[in-house]
Amino acid sequence: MPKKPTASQRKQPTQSRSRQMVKTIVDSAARVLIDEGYESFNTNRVAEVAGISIGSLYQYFPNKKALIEELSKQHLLQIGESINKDTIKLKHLPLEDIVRRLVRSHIQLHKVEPELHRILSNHVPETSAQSWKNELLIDIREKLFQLLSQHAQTRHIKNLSLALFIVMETVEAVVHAAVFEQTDELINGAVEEQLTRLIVGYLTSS
Amino acid sequence: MPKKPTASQRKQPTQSRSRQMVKTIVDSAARVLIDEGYESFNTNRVAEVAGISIGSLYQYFPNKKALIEELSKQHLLQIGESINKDTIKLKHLPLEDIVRRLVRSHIQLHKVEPELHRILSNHVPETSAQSWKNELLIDIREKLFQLLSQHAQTRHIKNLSLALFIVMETVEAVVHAAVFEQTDELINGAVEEQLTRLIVGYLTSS
DNA sequence: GTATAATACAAGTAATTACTCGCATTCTAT
DNA sequence: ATAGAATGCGAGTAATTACTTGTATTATAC
Repeated sequence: MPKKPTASQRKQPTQSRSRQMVKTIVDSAARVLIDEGYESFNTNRVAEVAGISIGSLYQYFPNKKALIEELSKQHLLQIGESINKDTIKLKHLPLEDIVRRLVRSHIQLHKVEPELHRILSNHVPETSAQSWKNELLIDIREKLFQLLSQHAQTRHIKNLSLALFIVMETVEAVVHAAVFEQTDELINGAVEEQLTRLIVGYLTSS
Repeated sequence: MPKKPTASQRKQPTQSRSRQMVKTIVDSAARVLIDEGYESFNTNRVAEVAGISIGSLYQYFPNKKALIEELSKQHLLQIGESINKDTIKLKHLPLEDIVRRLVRSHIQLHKVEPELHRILSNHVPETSAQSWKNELLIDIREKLFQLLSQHAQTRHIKNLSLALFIVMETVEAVVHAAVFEQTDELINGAVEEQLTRLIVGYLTSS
């Protein structure tokens, strides 16, 4: 629509005033996405909802894309965190317990603001299927690899990387779909149950 | 951007001239999506690529959304068709053969213009997670239900609908991801192999 | 051949929106 | 207290773009 975006980075907030502002902006961005959808998401609206000036927004985010990316990044980091916590607790338990817990955590994470996660997973890749997102994903895959590879039951798997690729895509897709459809099965735990069975079966069979 | 779209339907093409034009428009829409991405997709550009007037486009499509929906519809119908064909050939074969064939067909379908399918699956729901898309999906689920439910090995499954929901989401996601990443595993059939194993294991276990 | 309907055209419009820039305010350090 | 840096403001701009409308062309019916 307008002038080309300046590819450059923006100022880092150093005073607490501005750090607060960045938080407000990001939160409002999420709110706008959730309440008004991706199509109506625009920087002017975000500034308005945040109760700040559009100029201030552009002081910290070089363009619209950067806002969305920040949200996506936060979500991926959150997932990584969750896996870390689970890893500590579960390292020595049977495979089934590990998988069930990972699945449950992932569902839990997506139960808050499911709409946001759906929008993010649909609309972020468009732009930078590149570096940082891939790095975070690889990091997550790495964590899972560590956690699973030391389990005797997975020793027989020729290509654990491929298996992990499939498992990750599967969990992500099913959880997104289930959370989005708000099915009863989600509430009563059937999805958790079935997903766990699906994955454990896959990881332990010939 | 401009005036609000007229929600009404547009003219049905009756002369062969105009039927050809509609085809050209739809094809060009796909081309623009593939070559220039969703963000740059706009009706003026589609008309230009199609070599026709923007006015003509709006004679047959009430708005931009309708163009995308038409493409999405065609894709879902294609999947339905593919399942129908497979059903005829496979009805009486063992479960594993059925699943493998369905998976293979689905991969095959997505190997042509993978980018298009990725964009469609990401950007269509935004608008009408409603009626027609759901109907087509339900129709597909129905076909699969018929095909699988008569197999002795699936008799023990308490909730075949839930199982199908999970299986469909899984296949869709893994195939999209694999096709998009253009992995070697796709080419040498490893993805087909693993997906089949995953699903057959799930459908035949406890 | 002519009237009528169907089809095609494309210049133009109104609205939206990403982003800038010059100025105002508030903080920090000395 | 004051300079200078950091932060904040928001009217304005340039570009994009979905869609309309009046007119021109082509097909069909009689």
